Amino acid sequence: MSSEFFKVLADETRLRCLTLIFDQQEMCVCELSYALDLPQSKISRHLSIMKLNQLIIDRRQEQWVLYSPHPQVSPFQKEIIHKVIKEYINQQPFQMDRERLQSMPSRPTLALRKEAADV
Amino acid sequence: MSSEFFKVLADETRLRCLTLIFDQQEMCVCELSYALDLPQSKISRHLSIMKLNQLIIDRRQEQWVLYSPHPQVSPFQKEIIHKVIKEYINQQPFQMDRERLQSMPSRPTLALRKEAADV
DNA sequence: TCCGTATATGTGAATGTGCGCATATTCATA
DNA sequence: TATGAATATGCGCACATTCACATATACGGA
Repeated sequence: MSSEFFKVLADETRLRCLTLIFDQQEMCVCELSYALDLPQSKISRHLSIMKLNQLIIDRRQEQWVLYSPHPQVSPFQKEIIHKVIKEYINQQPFQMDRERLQSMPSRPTLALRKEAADV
Repeated sequence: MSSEFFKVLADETRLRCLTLIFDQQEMCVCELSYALDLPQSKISRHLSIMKLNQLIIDRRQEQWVLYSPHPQVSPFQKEIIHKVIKEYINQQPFQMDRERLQSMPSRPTLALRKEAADV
């Protein structure tokens, strides 16, 4: 049904996660939980919904599960999501999410990227 | 809250109404009810939600209430809505809605436009 | 003023959604 | 193989949403 996509966007927690994932390319659950300052189980459930709707994909690396934009998201959906990010990224609560993320000590995804680069 | 706009779009009946209203410029409730083949009370309630969220405005003319795009809808929202229409207008169920509308005998908005033109 | 058409809204039932909490699972490491 | 960190999920509750049906309201015309 044509409104399914908008149902996924119709939740603030999902919008905040989606914005960070598309902005940062890849995020693990604990980073999202830290950045949004919300319980892990809540983040995990919302990620699961976006994964079911094929907006994001996940991959496991060591003890983390990393979420990133789904490579086959439709052009229509991609355009909408990019518009959303452009519109919201400098507004609350999204700006605060990014600031908390910046201040997170030893971010797993950054460490993993460094590991990969060092090989 | 930033997800409110998408909550409004997260319903197929509202998407179908919105698409016709933005495509046709102005639609009365009975035309939408005819085009979507849905009960009048259902249409009326969904229009009320979109009116509350300032996506559309209404005006009464004789016994009809005419709905049209809200003139002050934000550029962000307008862009999203136009993308939606462009994406969905030739798909089901939107295409069928337009066909039923074309076949509706004595459409009130067309008669009212003709009246206005004849003055 | 009565009637028919168009529209809005009260109401209760059914369904859907989001949540916290506890627990299960997976992985790396000691 | 025991432990701890990261993640997913079962469960029950509270609340929101959608719907059909009935009824109220507004308007034009006889």
